[in-house]
Amino acid sequence: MAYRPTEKTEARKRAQHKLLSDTALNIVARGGFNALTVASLAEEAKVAIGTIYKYFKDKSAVCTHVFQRGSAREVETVEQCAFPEGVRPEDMADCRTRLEETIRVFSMRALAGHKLAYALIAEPIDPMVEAERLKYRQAYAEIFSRLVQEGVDKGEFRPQDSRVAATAIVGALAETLVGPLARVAEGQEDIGLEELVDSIKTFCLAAVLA
Amino acid sequence: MAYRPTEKTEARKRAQHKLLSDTALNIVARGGFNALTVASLAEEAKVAIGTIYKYFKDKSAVCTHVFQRGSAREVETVEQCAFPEGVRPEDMADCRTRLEETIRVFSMRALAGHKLAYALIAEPIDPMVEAERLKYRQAYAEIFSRLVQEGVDKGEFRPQDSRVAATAIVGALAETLVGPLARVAEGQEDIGLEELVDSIKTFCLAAVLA
DNA sequence: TGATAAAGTGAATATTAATTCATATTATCT
DNA sequence: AGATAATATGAATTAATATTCACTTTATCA
Repeated sequence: MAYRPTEKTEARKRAQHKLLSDTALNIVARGGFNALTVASLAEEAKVAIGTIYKYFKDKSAVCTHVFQRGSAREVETVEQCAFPEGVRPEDMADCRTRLEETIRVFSMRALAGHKLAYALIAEPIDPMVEAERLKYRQAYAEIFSRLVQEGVDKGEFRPQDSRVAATAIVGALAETLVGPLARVAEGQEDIGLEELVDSIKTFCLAAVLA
Repeated sequence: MAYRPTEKTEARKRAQHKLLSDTALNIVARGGFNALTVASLAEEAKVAIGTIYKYFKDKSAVCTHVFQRGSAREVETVEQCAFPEGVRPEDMADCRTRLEETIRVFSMRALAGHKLAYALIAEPIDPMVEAERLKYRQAYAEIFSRLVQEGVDKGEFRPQDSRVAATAIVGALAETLVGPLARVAEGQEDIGLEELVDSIKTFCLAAVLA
């Protein structure tokens, strides 16, 4: 043999993958998943169409990757908010406070993220990627579920099925945000976002409190 | 001139339109909007592809029509439940009771409607039709909003933005039902539907109550 | 430098589904 | 029956993308 992959080639491979990943994320953030075509990605990344297929099995894989990458940071941030790490147990706020804060952060980030958040939460995409969205929403539900359960155990919240409550919270958040998100995504700045988030917060709080 | 539309031809026209409408609704109820193509509709209705275009402007129009027809009865039923007609004011149940009942009926019908309900509430479809779903959900939100507002005015519910609460309720319902709906739609009968609906009901009630 | 393997290319092809349109059929009226 | 108009037909066309693949370029190593 007379060819072996080396550190340099591996580095380039990683760089190319990152280039495609970044570009794809940009395209989605700018125009939603509709704007992400193999051709548009190739053009914007300045590579040939065929190159895409050296790095991703097919179009679906690109979408899935973008979805995961786009949502990972969101989920992480929200989780950190619900269950702050590096805080001594005695300094940990009560569940009610953390739930409020988590809802606020979720909403505000969604509203600030414009098109990307809309794409992740609500934009219609093809069924193969839809499975990813389900996971995305479930990841959130999982976080809320743990928080609600902790609240129930500590007597802060009424006894309830924390899975259902968590799913309902995610649904309530998504549904109330979709309208405003669509408007914000289209550039018509909207006032009253603070009030909106307050209303949602109050609604969810009341739903789970004792 | 030597041709004039007559009652007979008009009747046939209506019959044909109904045939296409029924067939399209059947296809969606059976396989979701994905299964509804111009070709599949033509085949199942036993007409030529071109015929579809004599009755509908384009594919979108077919989808929109199916969506409206499919949802009309649902919305009507739910509305009747929230605001029963032909009941003397003094016999009208309180808002809390009506809200509970409305949520129960909404959920149960969705769960019983299998694939159609899933298609209307959650199945990803193309953007043109998506606008219709937004209207569909808003129709529900409108009903809940009126009911919540009435409850607030009567002091049964806490003071709140009834639009936000209503939207949140619709979101909570849709989100909690999608999972079970998908499972029911695939034939894996699910137990615990009653409990699920009870949990959702309790959640929403707690959220709006004083 | 020549052999080997991987990465890159993009025109050609495949896919999927909507839409059109020249033609045929059917209904109506005198 | 003949004239007229609406309705029906479905093969052919269009459209929008995804996917392939024969070929070129680049990198590695003996």
